[in-house]
Amino acid sequence: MKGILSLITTSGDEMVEELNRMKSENKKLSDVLTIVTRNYNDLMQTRKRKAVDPGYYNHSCRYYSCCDETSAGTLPKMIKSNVSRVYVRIDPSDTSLVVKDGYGWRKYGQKVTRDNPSPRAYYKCSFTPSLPCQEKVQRSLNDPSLVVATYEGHHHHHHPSQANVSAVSPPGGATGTSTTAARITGERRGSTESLDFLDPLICSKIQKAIAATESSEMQQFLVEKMASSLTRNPAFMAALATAITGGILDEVISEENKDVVSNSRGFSV
DNA sequence: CGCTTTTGACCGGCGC
DNA sequence: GCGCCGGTCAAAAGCG
Repeated sequence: MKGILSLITTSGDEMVEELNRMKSENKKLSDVLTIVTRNYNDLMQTRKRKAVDPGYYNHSCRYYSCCDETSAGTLPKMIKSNVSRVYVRIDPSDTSLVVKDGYGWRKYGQKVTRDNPSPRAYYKCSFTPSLPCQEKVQRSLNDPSLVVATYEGHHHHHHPSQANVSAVSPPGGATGTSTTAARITGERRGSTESLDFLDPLICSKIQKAIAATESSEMQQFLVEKMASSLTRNPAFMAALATAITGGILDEVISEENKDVVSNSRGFSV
């Protein structure tokens, strides 16, 4: 279904349109997610250049257990293994592109990228400039009140991997200063594991499992796994946010899956 | 004075 | 080979 691809790759409006169509066709949530997952993998196969952006893979050892050697070996060589993404709510009128996470960052560049009218700022660690740790900050395409901070390197990875921690503690035990930071990753409380949808084997197993069961518990489990992995894609997250804001999913997602919805909505805290 | 920010130039990867 | 694009460099300016 080509249209589903637009849920991931294009604007929120298109996603709303597509979801409306699927809703009118009385498609089940499992069907929707199966299709989205399949096309998400197709997307990753075809968008070679975009895939160079670590964010599209977002292999975060800090938040997700997906950095094993096996999967890393199948990915393009430029993919960095330690990448995490943090979404921070800011004042929409604030154009500083600064994420107050308690660390010292030195800005070394700013660039306007093609996919987003707002500039992207590049930071290196000001304490240990020689270490390969860096931060990229860019305003969210769909939500001007959100900025996306992408961390690369090993700087922060000793921090505990706790879900829904809004502020991180800097090295040396100083207190983090970000009181507005809001984690919007797809984690569920108490669970940091997720499946790698880039792995065809895992994807295949999930789809078979969906086909094999209509159990609400199983569906909830699978849906959570999908949400966790899919929400690592910023384009998908942006489109999903738009759709959810419009209430499209309310009638699609059953009562048992409210956890997933709240996860997806959690980023707007 | 030292550090940070700004910003245009430059570089390298990738697609055509 | 060429052009596009994201990422980085580095000189100048800003700031405490």
